[in-house]
Amino acid sequence: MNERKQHVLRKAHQLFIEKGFQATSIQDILEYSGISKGTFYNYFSSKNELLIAVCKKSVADLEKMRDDLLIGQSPSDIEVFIKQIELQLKLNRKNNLITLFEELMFSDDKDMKQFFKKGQIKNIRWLYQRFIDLFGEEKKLFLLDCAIMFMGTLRDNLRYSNLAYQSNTNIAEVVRYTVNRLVKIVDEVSEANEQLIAPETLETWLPSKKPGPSFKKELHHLVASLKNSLPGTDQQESQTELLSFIEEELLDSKNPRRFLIESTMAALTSLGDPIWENNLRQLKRLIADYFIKIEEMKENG
Amino acid sequence: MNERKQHVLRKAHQLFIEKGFQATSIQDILEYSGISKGTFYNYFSSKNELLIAVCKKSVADLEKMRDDLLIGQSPSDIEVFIKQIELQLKLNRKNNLITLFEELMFSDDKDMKQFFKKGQIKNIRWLYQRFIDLFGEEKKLFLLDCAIMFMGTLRDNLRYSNLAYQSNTNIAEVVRYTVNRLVKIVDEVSEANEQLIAPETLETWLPSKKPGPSFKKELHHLVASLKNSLPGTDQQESQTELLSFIEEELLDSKNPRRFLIESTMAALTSLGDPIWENNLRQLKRLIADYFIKIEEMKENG
DNA sequence: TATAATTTTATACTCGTAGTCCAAAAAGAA
DNA sequence: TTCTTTTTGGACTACGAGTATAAAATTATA
Repeated sequence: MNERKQHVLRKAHQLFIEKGFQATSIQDILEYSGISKGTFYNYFSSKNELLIAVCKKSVADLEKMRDDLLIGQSPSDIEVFIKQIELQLKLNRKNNLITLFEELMFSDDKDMKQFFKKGQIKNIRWLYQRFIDLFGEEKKLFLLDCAIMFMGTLRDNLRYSNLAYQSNTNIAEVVRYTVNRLVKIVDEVSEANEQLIAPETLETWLPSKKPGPSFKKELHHLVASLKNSLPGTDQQESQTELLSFIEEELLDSKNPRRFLIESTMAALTSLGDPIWENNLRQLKRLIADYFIKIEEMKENG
Repeated sequence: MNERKQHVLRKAHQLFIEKGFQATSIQDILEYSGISKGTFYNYFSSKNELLIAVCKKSVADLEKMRDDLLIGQSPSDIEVFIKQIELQLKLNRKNNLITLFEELMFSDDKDMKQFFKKGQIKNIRWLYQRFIDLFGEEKKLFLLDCAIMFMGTLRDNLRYSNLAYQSNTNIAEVVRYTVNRLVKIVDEVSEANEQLIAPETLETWLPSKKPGPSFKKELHHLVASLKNSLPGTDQQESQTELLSFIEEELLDSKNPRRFLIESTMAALTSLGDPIWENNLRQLKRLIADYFIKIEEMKENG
């Protein structure tokens, strides 16, 4: 995204924070960011799209900062989790994200609603996965419910604390209180063995970026062919290992490390055998396709 | 409100349910309800005001039905509470109240926002008072927090159940699940002795409809005068009792029963004494004013 | 540097909707 | 009947989103 467009984005965001989305007219944005109408519609196809862009940017920043807090920390440390939540709330407040998001939710625009929904669900999924870190795989069955309830209570606790204490609301206190409830609820609900929504549902809400069965099949087939076409040389073992590693990294890792896979591919030597060469080319193409798809998904959803 | 105006209200509500508020134009409403523009603006000063009227009506109906469920039942019976919640959710769904309310929340219109806020808080207060019925005065300190959290979890549990199970969501199941969490949380939170927002805050959010100190003073003064001007007859005692009853009912009861007070007033006989008569007239006026004020408050807020 | 391609500007224009105004018609009441 | 109130319907205003476009400015290229 070019610098000028980003400048417009920032200026518009400022206006949205000050006046709200609806109350900000295109004209306001043009004047405030010093561009012409033509340019505006060159950058964004509509006012709604601009709002989505603003939200996307804020969310991306927020997710990055929040995930950075985990670096070098134990994922099961609840204090780290609390820090992450506090950060989110503070950024939300700063960027008026909540209000903007809510304007997304209740417009007639399909795209906006869609985007909002996806954002919510991504948030829930993040909570769910963090809860697995915090409370253990064995509680898994109940953790989607807990994520949903945590979200709801946190939002309302914060909202009404704001109402009660105005701008003096102590975010840390609200988070602490809500997290205290959470840990009890997690125990209680798994004790009672009650489930409302099965965690697998997440998959249907937000199809995973993991490759589908056809990808798995093709990958496995290619790797097997390559292994078979290896000559009985001393290279055989190392090449087999490399191939196995690539397959594993692609299938079993949550976020396959691209640089690793590509350097591993480079280590697969040329053998002169046409079958080997052909399979190798196909494997390369398959992997490239895979990463293209991943990138697309990241951008669109 | 005249019949024709109500007809417009109903028709508009139907359109709002079908297409949403924003997407329904004034023109749509005019055609669908068969009135002219002039008449419309004669009834409602704006589209927003119409929406508020629609919501007000729905909320009033809902509150009435919900409170009727308590008649002849024990307020501490949690099954009755569950029935009340289920009823609310079903009516919400039928009338698309949630969506309409949310359109209220995120408009630029001050009045709409105000109305929405008040509705939310009234709901929380109702929950809070029901929780006192259910869990006892001794838990009071924590019950506002619990009301807020209950609201949040219920809303989100329902929302995501709808997402997961489409239209097949079993409202009863969601309510049961959420109430089960509630009773545990109430115990847990009072055990831990943690409070986020003090229940007194409710008073500042939604000033009570109880009469102010000046009303109390005037009432007490009039009653005392009346008692004093009573002649020493055998009627004296019963008349004094009647007067005391009226004063108590007005001051100490949460919702003074109008019919009771009025029939009691009627039982206060005419004595011929001008001071007595004068005071009696003033008392009548005071009581009438009181009920007028109550009615006004019910309508406006 | 000259020329071609592109991006940007400024402005006029369309379109749709909320809300106002008002004179004439219709309906009700005296 | 006559006076009053309500209703009608259409013209009109205001405003904001989005389109169209020709001219100007900028950037790339030969």
